[in-house]
Amino acid sequence: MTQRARLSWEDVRDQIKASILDRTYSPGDKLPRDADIADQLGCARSTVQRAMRDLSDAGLVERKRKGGTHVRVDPVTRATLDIPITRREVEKRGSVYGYHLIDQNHAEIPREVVGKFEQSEPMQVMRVRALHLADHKPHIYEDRWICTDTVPEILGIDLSRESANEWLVRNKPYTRCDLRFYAISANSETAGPLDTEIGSALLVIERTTWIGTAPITLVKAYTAPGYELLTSN
Amino acid sequence: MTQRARLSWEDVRDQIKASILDRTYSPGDKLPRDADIADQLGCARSTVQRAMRDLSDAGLVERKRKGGTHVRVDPVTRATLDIPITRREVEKRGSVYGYHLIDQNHAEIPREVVGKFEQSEPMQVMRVRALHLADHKPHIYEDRWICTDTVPEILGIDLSRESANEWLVRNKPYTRCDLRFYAISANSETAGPLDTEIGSALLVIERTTWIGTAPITLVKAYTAPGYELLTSN
DNA sequence: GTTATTAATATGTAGCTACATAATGAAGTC
DNA sequence: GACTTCATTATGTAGCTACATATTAATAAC
Repeated sequence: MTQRARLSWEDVRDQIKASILDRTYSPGDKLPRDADIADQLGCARSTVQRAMRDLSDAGLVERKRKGGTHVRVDPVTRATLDIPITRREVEKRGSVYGYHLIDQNHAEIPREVVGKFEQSEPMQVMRVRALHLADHKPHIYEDRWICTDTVPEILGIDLSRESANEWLVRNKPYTRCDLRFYAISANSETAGPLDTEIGSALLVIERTTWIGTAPITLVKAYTAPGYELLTSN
Repeated sequence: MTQRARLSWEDVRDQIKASILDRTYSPGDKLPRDADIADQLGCARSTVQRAMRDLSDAGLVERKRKGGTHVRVDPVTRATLDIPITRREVEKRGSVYGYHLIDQNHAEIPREVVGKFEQSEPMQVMRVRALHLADHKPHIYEDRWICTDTVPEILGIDLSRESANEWLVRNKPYTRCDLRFYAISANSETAGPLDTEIGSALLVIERTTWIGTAPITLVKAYTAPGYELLTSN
């Protein structure tokens, strides 16, 4: 039986992908129209479209109306990161999770935080510092600013029992999230809670979230030495 | 005119998303069947499916055949990172790109690299160390292992003119890519090229790529102090 | 009661049609 | 030549049907 069963969009995607990988189509080249590929492979255009959308999402090709489909000239490495709540991340690794509130107060909002919230005027915030533990050892030290104008409910929550991380993610879904990653040397503030020496290199995960344009929170998560962030694949 | 124009799948997605955000459906709740949502909104099931797939991709809901659609209990922060080739990244920031090959040799492959390549037997590799510059200042120091069994062509390339980064990405598309991010303190090897002091905190981007199961390359990209990795949103 | 079989059900996919939309290029106008 | 207008074209989307597939639930068999 040379006649194959009907093609799935994944089959089509893989065939197109293969023809890019084997240089049938090189970076910059134009691929045939969806309809022609469909004819050639003997499937519907909608199937080719589905395949092409996947390749386009993955950053392998670029599509433009009327312009057609081109193999991307400068392929990017596109990676998806899943950042779960810290408790779950620790538990998934098979470790025992622990949490400890360090302090909580209504400090003046620093200009830097106003800027990261993308606001022009200072607003009411609560600052919360806490430590997440894995197997009773420091795992992440978080320094968090919560906008109490946007999330007044947080004022009634006992953050020594439930982490702000967890409460927010369960009770205040965000519409926008900015992430940035960088490295800093542990200073007198961060070295203590993380039980490391001043000067150790720490990976910082900084996250800002909003509902619409209203800022919810900014967290700087200082991870303990040795922490690694992996892609989800 | 109360009768809206026909709904797009994005409209449908936004309506469902809104009803999750406003707690009409809370984490863990089951959403109506696609067909019922379609009836209610007055659109086709395929439109609801398209919307749902998007929400599912974004990590907001979970879908199972027969089981239906549920709002995710533990929402994850899902972020997409685009890592372009270094030259392009530098140029996009409006800086002048520079490249400098430090050395290139056929060193013995360390056990660690064999492991990261997910191989059991050692293989032939070439080690390439190079420096990427932004505005004539050190930007990224890369320490790279290239599997010459998989990519013998690299042996004929003059890597003092074109970076391995660039040549590989243009000539050897990969089928799989692993990324990891972590922080280390600059040591005697890394501090020099990056023109910083020993002990500075450096963000390291480590990338391993394969074609099928054949390893292509492992790079450790040591970024200069102050480097930040941002999500693409 | 436990297990195997079967039916029911919600999502997933393929194929088709029709039309919308964006971008290009050609033709016409000044 | 520079500009506008308009037709052309390839992808994008909505709607429909039919069937595939996974999973649960119900039923029958032991």
